Amino acid sequence: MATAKGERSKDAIRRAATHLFTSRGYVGSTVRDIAAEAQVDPALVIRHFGSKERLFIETMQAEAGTALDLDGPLDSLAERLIANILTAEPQSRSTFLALVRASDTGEVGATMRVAHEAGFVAPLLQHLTGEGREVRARLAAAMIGGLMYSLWIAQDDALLALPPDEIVSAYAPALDRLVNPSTGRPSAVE
Amino acid sequence: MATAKGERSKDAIRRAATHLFTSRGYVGSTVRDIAAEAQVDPALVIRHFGSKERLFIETMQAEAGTALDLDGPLDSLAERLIANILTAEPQSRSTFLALVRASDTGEVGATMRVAHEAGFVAPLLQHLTGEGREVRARLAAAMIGGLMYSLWIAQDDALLALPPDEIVSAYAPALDRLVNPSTGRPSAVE
DNA sequence: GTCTATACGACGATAGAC
DNA sequence: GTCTATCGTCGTATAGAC
Repeated sequence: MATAKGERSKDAIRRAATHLFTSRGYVGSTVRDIAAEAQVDPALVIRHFGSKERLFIETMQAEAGTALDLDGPLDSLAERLIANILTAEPQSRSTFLALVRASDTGEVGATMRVAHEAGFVAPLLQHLTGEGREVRARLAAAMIGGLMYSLWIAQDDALLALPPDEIVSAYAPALDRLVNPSTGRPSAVE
Repeated sequence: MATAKGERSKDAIRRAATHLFTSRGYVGSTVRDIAAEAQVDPALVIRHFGSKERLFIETMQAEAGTALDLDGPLDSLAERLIANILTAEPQSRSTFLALVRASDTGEVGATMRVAHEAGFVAPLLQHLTGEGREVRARLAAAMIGGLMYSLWIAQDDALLALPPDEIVSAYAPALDRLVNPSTGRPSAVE
């Protein structure tokens, strides 16, 4: 284990960076704070990761790695998709927020775009069929993005106070028009 | 005109701040840059506006002041709402982006929440009727937010390359389920 | 090969002279 | 009302100790 010590420092930095970036955001977390929490010299952070931005991208990519699992009946896909957001882990929420807010910093925007494509658009594209499935998948991803925007960025208090079921039953019929456009009313989601 | 010179400086700072904040964002615009463009001393910027953050909030509030005008037949409200986003002024787009990205800085988040409520939720609440109109208005605002998110933040290239008409005709039926939930299919928007 | 010490330029903000 | 000087902190680079 020639690099055991170095790797241990790197891991400690990664852990501290993940914690601080998700809880205080990119601008709110300083290299010195991260180094202090990892019990390491501030210069080591730059030495190991090149820059604060690269450390941010590396840790956020690791956090945003898991794509949606949409397997199951197409009839209830809209409901499951919405429930996924409403019951999302605080960590996923914080990662999304940190990426969005830093998306005008260097290459962070490109990273976020890839995460959106791989995490939302691609899984939807894989399940949707029929006419205009590509546009419908991308607009369905937009609807999910809109839910995250309203709940997590705009923090619509009236929506946040609602039981998840009510949001699902109100939003799913609209989303279902993109997921199952050919199904006549009444459909499975209402 | 005792304060003529001071007001002229303040206006010049406001103009420069609006230009820089919308084109380079909050973190990307320095007090020194703003002062240089306004041809005043950097210390004057803080002296007149208290802090960079307060200058940001004041200028962004002025830019985000105009709410949506949704007057017209309810049948085509969804279409007009979407078209509003697709043909939005670059200035509106940049203001939205700057506010979202700085929404974890001090009181900016609260400012953005008020702008969302006044600019999107309130106009929708005013026009929607029927059962669950409050929740439906807020979720319709979420759908609009999702469109802005996908086009402007995630920058979905496939959507951006599409003619506006195609996005309207694909997204409007879904949005219409929140705006006109009781209308049977086929409706005016398809 | 790891790490520490130190330093540099730019940042937001302040105090006080004019 | 305006400017000069300066403060503490930021991200980052490098020289050199272990």
